[in-house]
Amino acid sequence: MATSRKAESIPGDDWPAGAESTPAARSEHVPESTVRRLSTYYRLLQTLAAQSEGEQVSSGKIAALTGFTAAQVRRDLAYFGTFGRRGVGYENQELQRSLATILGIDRGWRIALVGVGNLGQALLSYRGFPRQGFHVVAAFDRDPRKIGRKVRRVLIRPMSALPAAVRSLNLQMAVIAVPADSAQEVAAAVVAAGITGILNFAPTKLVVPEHVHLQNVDLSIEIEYLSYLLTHEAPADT
Amino acid sequence: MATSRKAESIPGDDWPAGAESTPAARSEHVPESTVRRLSTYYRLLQTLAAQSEGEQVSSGKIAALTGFTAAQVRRDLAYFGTFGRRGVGYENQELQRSLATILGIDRGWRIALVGVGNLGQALLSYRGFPRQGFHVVAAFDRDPRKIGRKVRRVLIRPMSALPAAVRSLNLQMAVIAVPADSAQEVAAAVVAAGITGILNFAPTKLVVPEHVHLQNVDLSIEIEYLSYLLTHEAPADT
DNA sequence: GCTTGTGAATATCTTCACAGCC
DNA sequence: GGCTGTGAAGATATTCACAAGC
Repeated sequence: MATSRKAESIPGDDWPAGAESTPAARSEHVPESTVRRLSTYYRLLQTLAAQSEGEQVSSGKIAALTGFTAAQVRRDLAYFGTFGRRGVGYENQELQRSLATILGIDRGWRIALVGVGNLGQALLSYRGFPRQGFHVVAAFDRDPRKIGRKVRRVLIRPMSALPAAVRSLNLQMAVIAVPADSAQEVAAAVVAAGITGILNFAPTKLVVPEHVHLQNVDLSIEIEYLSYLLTHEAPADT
Repeated sequence: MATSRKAESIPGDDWPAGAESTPAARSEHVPESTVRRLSTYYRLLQTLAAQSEGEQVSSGKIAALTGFTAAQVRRDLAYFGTFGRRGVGYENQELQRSLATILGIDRGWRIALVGVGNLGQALLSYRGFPRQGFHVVAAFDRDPRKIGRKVRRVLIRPMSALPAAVRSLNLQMAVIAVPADSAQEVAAAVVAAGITGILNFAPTKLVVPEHVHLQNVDLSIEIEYLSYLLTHEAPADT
């Protein structure tokens, strides 16, 4: 079921000998929740650096400020290598660089937005994306009235322009923000154009080939989970 | 950390005798992932019903259409009771009602939106919310130029109007869509006004009292996870 | 014959606790 | 003395596999 994987660990082949200082690899499977926490650590380090507090940080400090535990912080990092000095902690800039490499945000990603409705426009304007190296450089919509307009300096193109744009603009990811009924069709087009990473905001299950990475953000699920918490877990807890 | 809970299961006290047909309770702890999948099942049932296919559904069918497994579907439901008939399956409308009760969306939730920027406006217009019973009935912003305007029939009010509005409009949840720097302050105001459920879109860790339920949607984390997948898990897999 | 509901087995993730190093 | 990195233990979640029931 989609999440087949096989770990495939030939004993003793887990890690190229001597490569222990290269962050961002290590073949063992890394839990999704670990990767998401790494994003949180990364942003915290950015914030601390901006306040020029915390040139030196400890797992305990990261834990206190993010709401996780110190053991968890260390375990999460351990999947990728060894980044700190015992008795001392981690050097902020250095750990930031390592995390950026691990997360793959040490380059800049070039992104296509498909669907320039309310949500699409908000995503085009979202400051958090460029701040972390995600650049929406092209937008697509099927509404002829929107074609040719610009939103936030980004030209809105017809869907037919997608394949050529993927090549000429070197687009690497797509953000899908169209209604649920057209999302599968859009996904197919995006995949056909050669894109292998999709962030989908449409509330529907998309079917994509195995080699395409798909991440869903479903606002209804989020708010329904909150509804569940309020309904059950009485008045307490996260 | 924050997720302290203690299960507190007095043996033999797990479930009030004879209440086995009441959906939506059962005291055992339910995994977050289970609840999120229930939302997905629920929406699938709605879709099938609208197509007037699937008056009768099986765990296998739900699994095939959502991408989970049949065993998982049955296990997820089992946390809350017993909803199907052996050899037959589940009756769509009946299961839908049960899921709605479990998720707490069989009522209508009245919601405050705080922060009417790009994202806030998109959320005000998001069709998926009212479709599932989530009604944004009041909006708040600190920008005086926005006060008094209406977006999608919803009046934008000053932050100072929040406490009174919570009472007079019976607001039960807040959606926070303000910049990271003001999010904590807004959260405090929202909590002070008596709201106990928060859906937070600001990319920062909010500290709230134990009795307040907080759910975060962090777009940067989502796209960074996609970046991670593209960078590592080579060309394959979910 | 087909599908649910569920103990038991497995796999996965988190926490503990401490040796190793600064 | 303090903090990391990590085996081992513990807790949680998923999957298997089958008895029970239509």
